[in-house]
Amino acid sequence: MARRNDHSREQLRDLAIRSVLNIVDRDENAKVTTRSVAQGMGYTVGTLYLVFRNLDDLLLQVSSELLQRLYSDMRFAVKDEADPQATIFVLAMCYLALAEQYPGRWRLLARGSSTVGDNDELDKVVEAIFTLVETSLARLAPTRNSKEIAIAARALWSAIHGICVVSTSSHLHHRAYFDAKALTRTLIYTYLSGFMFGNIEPLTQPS
Amino acid sequence: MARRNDHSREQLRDLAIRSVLNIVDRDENAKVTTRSVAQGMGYTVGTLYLVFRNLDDLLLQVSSELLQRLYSDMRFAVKDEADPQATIFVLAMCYLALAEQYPGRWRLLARGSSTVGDNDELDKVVEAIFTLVETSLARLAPTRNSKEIAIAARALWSAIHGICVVSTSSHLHHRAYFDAKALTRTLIYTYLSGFMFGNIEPLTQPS
DNA sequence: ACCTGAACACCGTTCAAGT
DNA sequence: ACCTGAACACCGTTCAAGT
Repeated sequence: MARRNDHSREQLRDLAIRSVLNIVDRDENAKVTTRSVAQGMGYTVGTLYLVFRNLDDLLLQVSSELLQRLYSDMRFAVKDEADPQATIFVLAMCYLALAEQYPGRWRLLARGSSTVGDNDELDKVVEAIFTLVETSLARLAPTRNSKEIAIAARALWSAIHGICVVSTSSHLHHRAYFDAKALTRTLIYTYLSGFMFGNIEPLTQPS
Repeated sequence: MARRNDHSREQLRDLAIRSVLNIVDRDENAKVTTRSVAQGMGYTVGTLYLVFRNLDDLLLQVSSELLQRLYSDMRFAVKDEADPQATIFVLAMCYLALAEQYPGRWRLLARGSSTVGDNDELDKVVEAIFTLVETSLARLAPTRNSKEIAIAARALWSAIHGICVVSTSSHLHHRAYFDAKALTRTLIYTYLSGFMFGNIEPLTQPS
């Protein structure tokens, strides 16, 4: 057999992405394999290479899709009348919820892609998420300039990401008050407290 | 041929670890393979399984070794008379230096081991590093209790780790003031400022 | 007892061959 | 034009066989 034409290229793309999500949802430690993805689609391996450059390209597009959904969740969760501090906390909780409820999907996101550069869809949504954080930070500390806001947003979000990484990965998962939510909570409020009232430079200059 | 007996089990372990470091130092993106490791040792694959349970076990032992060296560097870099803020900054810089100078080794560390639990050597040195941070935090904010100190140390270190992860991985590496050192700097001083003077709880309670 | 290297079951990727 | 499935070069792991 050959030539089925049951699905358009676009439909094949969706089938593949759905198949990947299925695999990691069923078992967060499962290895995503071209053969297993193809089987989940009802096609053979070769077909994947008609739609994607390679496996990394497929996984990158899955990541992009996941981040777009995360961005939607965030937009939905944010209340315009809420104070900026609470808003940033809510944004972080959206991220944590993804890591806790869909650990397999989160590992897909966290996995550093060996390929670099090409995927602008992904870059765009990452930028959009950062803009949400920056908007709240600017409202919180109106006297800070846009460069300080940009740095703070990246530092803070890297930090939240780091908490997810560490708490998801092996070490230090025992002990109630070391869970991701508590760490994120103290991180955000401590950091924001410093951001509002403190000076960004050290009180004592390190050598 | 068989039966060479040139090296003791301990020497084979060292040879294997050295071989792994050689591979990732030569090319940070190189895949560490049982065959390539064995070749670097001057042995064949089978020999690796006399010394290690499997590849993951070997890589875990390499991580443990790297963390022990990092701990030594940190102990050496810390000056007892320095103020706690500067000390924490120095500790973070030791970590950043590893990520920047030996990106391959750092990726080995950051790689979440699929196996869990067994390696206590590794757990012990991680704990020791945290103790260094906790000691400085306790000196910085003597009124905080040990639980608050423990949480702060984990939150802060996860954050620094997150900055390394993000800045090492693809996204957001262009733009001078987004580099890891600047982000770590602002993170630490902002966070510590909040830790000393702020309240750990939100100023406005989030719903 | 120590080490080899062939074997096994997998993997990503390609591509001639079928419809 | 679309899809297959066999082929290729790899991979981690095992183990009978050599010394």
